[in-house]
Amino acid sequence: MSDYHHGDLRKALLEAAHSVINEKGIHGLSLRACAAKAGVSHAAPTHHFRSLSGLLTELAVIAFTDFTEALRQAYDEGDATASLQQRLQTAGNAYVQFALREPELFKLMFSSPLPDQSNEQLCEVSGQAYAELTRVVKPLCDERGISDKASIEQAEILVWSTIHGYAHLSLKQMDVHGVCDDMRAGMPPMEILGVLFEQI
Amino acid sequence: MSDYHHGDLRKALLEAAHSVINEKGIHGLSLRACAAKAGVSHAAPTHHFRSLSGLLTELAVIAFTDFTEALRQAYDEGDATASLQQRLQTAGNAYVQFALREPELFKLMFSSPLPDQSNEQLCEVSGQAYAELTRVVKPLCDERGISDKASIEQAEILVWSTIHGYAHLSLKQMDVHGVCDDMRAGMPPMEILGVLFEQI
DNA sequence: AATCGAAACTTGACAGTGTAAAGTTGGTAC
DNA sequence: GTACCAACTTTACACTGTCAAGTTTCGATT
Repeated sequence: MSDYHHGDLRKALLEAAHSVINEKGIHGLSLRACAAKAGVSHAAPTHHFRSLSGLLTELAVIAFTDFTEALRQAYDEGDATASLQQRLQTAGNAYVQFALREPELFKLMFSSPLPDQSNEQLCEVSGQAYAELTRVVKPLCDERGISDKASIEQAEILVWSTIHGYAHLSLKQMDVHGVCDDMRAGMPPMEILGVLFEQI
Repeated sequence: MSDYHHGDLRKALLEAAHSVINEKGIHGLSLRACAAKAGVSHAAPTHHFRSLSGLLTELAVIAFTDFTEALRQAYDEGDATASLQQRLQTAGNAYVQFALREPELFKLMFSSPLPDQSNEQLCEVSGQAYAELTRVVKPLCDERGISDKASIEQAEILVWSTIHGYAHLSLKQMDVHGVCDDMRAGMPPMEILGVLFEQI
């Protein structure tokens, strides 16, 4: 059997990368380790992705896509009759739970210098993730008669800051003390998120 | 003149590291580059810090110390007659401004895998930074009659999440679009922070 | 004051890394 | 069937962290 023409090496390498960062963290990843895991020569990845940064950029794109889908699903398949506050809380929970379920991907997406932040595709999908969050904010603004663009944007930023900050904090807690069920259960900021709007 | 016994190589290396990460980012740092910048041989840093992680752990400790001091100063030297909401806002601004003034140190402190998170000294100083933030939250809780420990902790987490999330978002905005005066001026979440307490 | 030991730093070495260039293979379109 | 081209390998180089062993210098002890 030929050693050339792997089949779908691109996909295999991305999966290998995902697997490696889950085991050793983003910093423990190397192109050569991915290549070895996929059973190809050490320079094969360079042909598909231009560099390590290229590989991780593409992995981040996939991660953002999954992330956006998780947020979308939580919103669309959630109880549509629930209050807007509760729906916001549900979205926030989905956000944090993704971070806890895929900690390394989450770090890759939001706090790794390796992906190319100016990559067009990456900007696109990270924008979509943000847009998904704002889907929940918009009706809340409507409900409260907030209609000018600047105020809506402030509300979006406020919500994103709180949710993301909490996800980050939960992740750090998990890194230090292992799995952290306390926070998974508690989620205080999520409960308060809806209330937040009462005063904007 | 002797090439041995530099004087205070430890300090010189830490300053070199700080300077290098400001120029090339944390990922662009290497022990050997620090050594070269300090004018010593490539293996000299290993003698003072056990590893790259050791150096960056110590730099993170210094950064957290400065950070805590900046928060403390904003609180203690701020207008003591201002409302508690305003004082909270001031603290939040100090938090974000540190992130914008020292972006690489901030990333080192909060989103780099390189420092040793289990290092005793690092845990100590990062705890102190958190404690500095809670100094502002406590009186707000008192004012609102929140006295049980769990509720106070929830308030702390909420405040930290919002402020830190906003700092993170500002930093990303700056990385992508250069210096971002909009956010430096706007700070919407800071204005809302005090108001938040009205509904806890 | 001479000496001895330890601390500070250098030199040398090794395995591992990203990545560029050139060579090899195998499918595919004509 | 042949020519081409994409997929992959091989080779090579500069760079990295880190260990081990050597050299220098300071400071304390006698």
